[in-house]
Amino acid sequence: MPSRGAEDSKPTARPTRLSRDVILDAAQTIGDHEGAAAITMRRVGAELGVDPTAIYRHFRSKDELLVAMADRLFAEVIEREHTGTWRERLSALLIDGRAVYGAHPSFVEAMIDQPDDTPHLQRISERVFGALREAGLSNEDAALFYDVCVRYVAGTSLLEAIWQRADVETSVVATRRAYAALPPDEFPNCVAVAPHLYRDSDDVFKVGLEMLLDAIEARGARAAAAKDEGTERG
Amino acid sequence: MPSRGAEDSKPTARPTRLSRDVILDAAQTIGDHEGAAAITMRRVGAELGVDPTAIYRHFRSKDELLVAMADRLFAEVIEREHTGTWRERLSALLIDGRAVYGAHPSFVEAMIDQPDDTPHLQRISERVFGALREAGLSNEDAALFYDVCVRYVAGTSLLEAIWQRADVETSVVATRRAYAALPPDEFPNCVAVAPHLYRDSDDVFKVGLEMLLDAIEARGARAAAAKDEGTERG
DNA sequence: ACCTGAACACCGTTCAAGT
DNA sequence: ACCTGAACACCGTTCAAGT
Repeated sequence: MPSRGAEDSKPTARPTRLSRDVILDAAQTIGDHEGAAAITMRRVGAELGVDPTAIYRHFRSKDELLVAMADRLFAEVIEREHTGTWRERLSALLIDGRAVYGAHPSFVEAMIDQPDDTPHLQRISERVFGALREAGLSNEDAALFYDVCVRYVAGTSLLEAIWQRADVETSVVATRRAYAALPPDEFPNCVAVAPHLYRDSDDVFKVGLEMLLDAIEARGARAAAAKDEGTERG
Repeated sequence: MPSRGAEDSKPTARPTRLSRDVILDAAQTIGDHEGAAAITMRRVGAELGVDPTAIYRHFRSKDELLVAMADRLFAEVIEREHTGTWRERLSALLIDGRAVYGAHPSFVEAMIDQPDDTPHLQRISERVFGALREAGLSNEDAALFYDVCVRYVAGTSLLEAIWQRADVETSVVATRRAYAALPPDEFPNCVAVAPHLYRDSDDVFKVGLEMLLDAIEARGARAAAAKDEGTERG
């Protein structure tokens, strides 16, 4: 049944005219619903009722398509307001960053492959740098801790995206059980800790996040103290 | 020229008899020399002078092959001695872990896909748990901070493996320049911080590592203090 | 017992040809 | 100007057949 009736009422009506945005929409629905592996040029073409190779008229390659996808997703972080103290703002930015990665795990790798100079990432970076400098960090330290923040959020998200591909639920239980069943003379620590393993991902993320924020706060306080001392002496 | 002379002296002499280890050796050389994308069943077969499908006699799938590869690489961490205070041991374990990931970036993803109950990973975990408990953490906290450590090392390594695929050198310089060239009224913080961006990866890793170790030490000290207080009261 | 070879159902991408 | 269709050079994997 090649005809779908009502939708074909106008003669030779294309369902949608092809464009970068239309293609990105299609790729996003496929990725979010069927996972990263399902995003193929052929599948995107099928989704749009179009020959797969027609996409090459709008994107030079699949890679370019994914890069464009990634930047579009970063826009979601920018849209949120980030107000309050530097610590509140930075915390919210990192949590929101992880949330965007987490909401679109199929595209995490593409987002990380991104060079950092894409438009929306620049605006995110600007806010992060602002918070770090307000915390009292020197420009050099701000750059350093920016790197630490990026690694923390992106690294965690990448891991979680990969783990999500495997069925986490069953493997967590299995591992916990396996560790509990190890020979206690050779693996005393594994046996002791086994029942507490693999708590909720959000909890673990927040522990690491607070650790990071504390370290930044301490570094800022130290810098302020050093400056005071310098002033007193001078 | 299909004959290679001396090596073919015996009639119908196979270069090597196929086995799991021989196949893993081949996969490792290919991965380490030509990158993750080069590891295909066809390429591994060619490396061994064998039909690609012969590998399926020893591994059920490519995935099973990669999982076996990963466990073999984790053995490298176990082989190193880890002595000294808990802090020295934990630090060395995490640094060595990152080093193994870093030495074989083609297999990082396979290593992370691993369930944690593979033989060599269990022995690594045992050592990590031991250090954390010696630091004074409760079993519950030991499990929590074990998770944080895993995320930090694995996440960082995964990121670095991906970044390595792109040519880092040029993109770092490009990004630094791009940030410096942004309109200063809209991106004051980016412009200020630009020259300090993207310092050496090892430095950033160590800053995060010390942060993590400090947090564990503080948590251990707090737990000890709480226990003392309890003893005094009781 | 172990390996081969043809085959299947996929990929990304190119390019001449259609409308 | 934009899309199609055939084609190319790849994948992982299966299975009957060879030795």
